[in-house]
Amino acid sequence: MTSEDSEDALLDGLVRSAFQIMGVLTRIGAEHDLSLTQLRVLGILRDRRPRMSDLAAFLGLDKSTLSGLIDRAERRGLLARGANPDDKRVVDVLITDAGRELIGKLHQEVREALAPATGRLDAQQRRQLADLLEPVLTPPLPLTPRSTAQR
Amino acid sequence: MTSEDSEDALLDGLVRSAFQIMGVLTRIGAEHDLSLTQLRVLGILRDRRPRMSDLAAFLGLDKSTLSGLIDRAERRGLLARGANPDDKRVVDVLITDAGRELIGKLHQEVREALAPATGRLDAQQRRQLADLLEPVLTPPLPLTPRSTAQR
DNA sequence: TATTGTTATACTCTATAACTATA
DNA sequence: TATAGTTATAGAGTATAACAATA
Repeated sequence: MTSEDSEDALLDGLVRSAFQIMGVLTRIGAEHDLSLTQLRVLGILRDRRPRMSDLAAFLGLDKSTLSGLIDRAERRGLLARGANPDDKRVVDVLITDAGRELIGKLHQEVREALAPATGRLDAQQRRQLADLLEPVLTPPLPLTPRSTAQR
Repeated sequence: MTSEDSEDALLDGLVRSAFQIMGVLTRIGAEHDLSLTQLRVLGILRDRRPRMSDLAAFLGLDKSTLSGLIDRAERRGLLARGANPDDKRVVDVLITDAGRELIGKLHQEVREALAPATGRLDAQQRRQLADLLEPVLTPPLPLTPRSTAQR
């Protein structure tokens, strides 16, 4: 059945590309002593200030795991814990200037590392690929969920 | 510049889809006490019998890391170490029947878990997406490199 | 001497369980 | 009571360095 074939071919391509992308992110992160998860957290924090529990849920991690992760990154000055004015139990996570600078640099390195691969498509094909990917993607963590205030 | 824009949009989509796919693989692996890397190894071993060093290099892992990984999977009976007739230093890695059965089941689970996402495209779009992905992908480990004998 | 793989060691990532503080 | 987060603990994943066997 051609519908199943297309499903399998796509699955294979998505999985292979995922491992390829993860390999690049892991390597570049490691060159700066950042785990894949820490790299991801910094990327998320660029335009968000989530609470610990929301961030843990989005990452699919236990809250205790996130505590340690945030500890280590905070010790390095890449991010900080902040009080939440509405609920004293809550801890917000925010990026520091140093963290922002680092993730900006790494983003550029990732772009350069993947340029040979993405460059095998022309601009129109890249746009088409991005467009086809869009419906497949899970929505990201909402931007600055604090300002949407609904808790 | 529109060429840079398409590059950035594609990068974002690829990275997001990578995390999404990895999340699914990690979750389904964990439900069967398999790490992401072990899942990947079983997938690779389905139609290959690589030596330790080639497998480590392909995975981007140190050989010592792979030793431990293979140890744990071997203890569970999912794969085995085999002698290499051409070079007594070399250890080949091969999947067992139990490992093959397990990875087959997980493959099916992954397919089902991602069906809602990939199903948001019709068959033609899925084929198109897979085709556009192809040039971006790194070549996989060669099939049964032992039979291609060139060492 | 160089290569292949294993072992010893150490640190990070991860989850579970028990705990504290706040709601 | 329930929720948010931390800490203690333990296992897996990872790399580095030292090692044994083979080439």
